[in-house]
Amino acid sequence: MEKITLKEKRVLEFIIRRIKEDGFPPTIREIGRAFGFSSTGTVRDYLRNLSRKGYIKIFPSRARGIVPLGLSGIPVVGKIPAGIPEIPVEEIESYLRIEEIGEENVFALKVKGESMTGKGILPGDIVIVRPQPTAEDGDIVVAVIGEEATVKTLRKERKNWYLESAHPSYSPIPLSENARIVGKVIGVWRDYRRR
Amino acid sequence: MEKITLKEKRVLEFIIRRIKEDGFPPTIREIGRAFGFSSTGTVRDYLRNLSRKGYIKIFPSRARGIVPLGLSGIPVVGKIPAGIPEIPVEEIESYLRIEEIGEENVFALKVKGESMTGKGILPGDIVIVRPQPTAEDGDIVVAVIGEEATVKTLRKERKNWYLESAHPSYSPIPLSENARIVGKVIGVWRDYRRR
DNA sequence: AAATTATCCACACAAATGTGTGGTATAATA
DNA sequence: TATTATACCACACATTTGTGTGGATAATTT
Repeated sequence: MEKITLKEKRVLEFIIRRIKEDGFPPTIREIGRAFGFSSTGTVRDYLRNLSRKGYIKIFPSRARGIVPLGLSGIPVVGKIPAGIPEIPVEEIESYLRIEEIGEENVFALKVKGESMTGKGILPGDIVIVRPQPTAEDGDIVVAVIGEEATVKTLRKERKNWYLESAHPSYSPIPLSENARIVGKVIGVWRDYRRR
Repeated sequence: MEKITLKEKRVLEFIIRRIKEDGFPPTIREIGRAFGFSSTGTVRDYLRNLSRKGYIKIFPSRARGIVPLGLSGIPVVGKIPAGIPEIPVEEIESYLRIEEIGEENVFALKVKGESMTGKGILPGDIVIVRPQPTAEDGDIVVAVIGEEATVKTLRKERKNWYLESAHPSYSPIPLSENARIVGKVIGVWRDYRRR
């Protein structure tokens, strides 16, 4: 990604903030007002440069047609920047956008119990689940056993399928009418602030 | 929430889809074109009704000033719904919106190495970090030791502070000039699809 | 020294856009 | 039966908004 100047960065950050707060991008004049630019041409020059350097996409002739690329979300950095909290844009590898998991009907579930602690899924974690009736060997799945929903690892052994806990004190449960797969775990979210 | 008609729902879904795909809301005429409405008044009536019923917010006189309200994100369910993928609204406890962690300057970092596996943070996980120079006993922190960034547990023992690994083969490192805290880990995200 | 880049300005213009006014027809509701 | 809600239309108008033209100054790079 080509280097941007400090002022260009400020403009970019303003655009991102406005999208986050308002729900839609600012106009050229709104940007100008925010920075004290009396000319629309000034702002247009900034947008052109940001576009040329690959930081935004401009939809010509469309009101508010400014879209930050690799848009908002949480910046994932490669190296720890020296001057935190000022994260240089060059250090940003990507943006984490969990909500925009491009899949339909995904839902989340809070994990109870220690059955998957050995696999790094702790009680209180939230698992993101893609509903599906089957999965592959080794997949982490949500299964309903009797009445209860649990997170297990799916295992195949000599043509038989088992739901396996990471905890040694639980024994594998064969798939059956009363032990069926609800969906595959595609992600895990843990929030240390709510603990 | 007041009931919406089927056609109103279609218009609302179109707006949401356009924001997701383009990055900004459609104009009145763009909505009209998509539905074959030849009059802007028709679309405006739809928007007014959607606004009155609480499904969108309209910013008067502002181009593309249409913002869908209400709940977005990944639905967190209490019980596993019987009829997946149709999740009944009653079962939804909350909505997971990680991007909107209401904190400034939060960044993310990919975890390398096994040093925190024992605490449920695996290699490849992405930790969400709030930049801060200190933390409390027991907090999981990102620290820079020499040149390298690592995830550690902060420990206090007899007035001395240590950076502790969950892995037994690493020994605790005292806080110093060359081993300092960068920030506190407030969350962890793991994506099983990218493995 | 010359060219380029960064950082601004003023102003005009056409197109995009939200809004207002005033309709019609049908179905549901009170 | 009267009223309200749904579901559209046409058209004019004022603002909003992106774009174009033609600058200026200072710093940086070639």
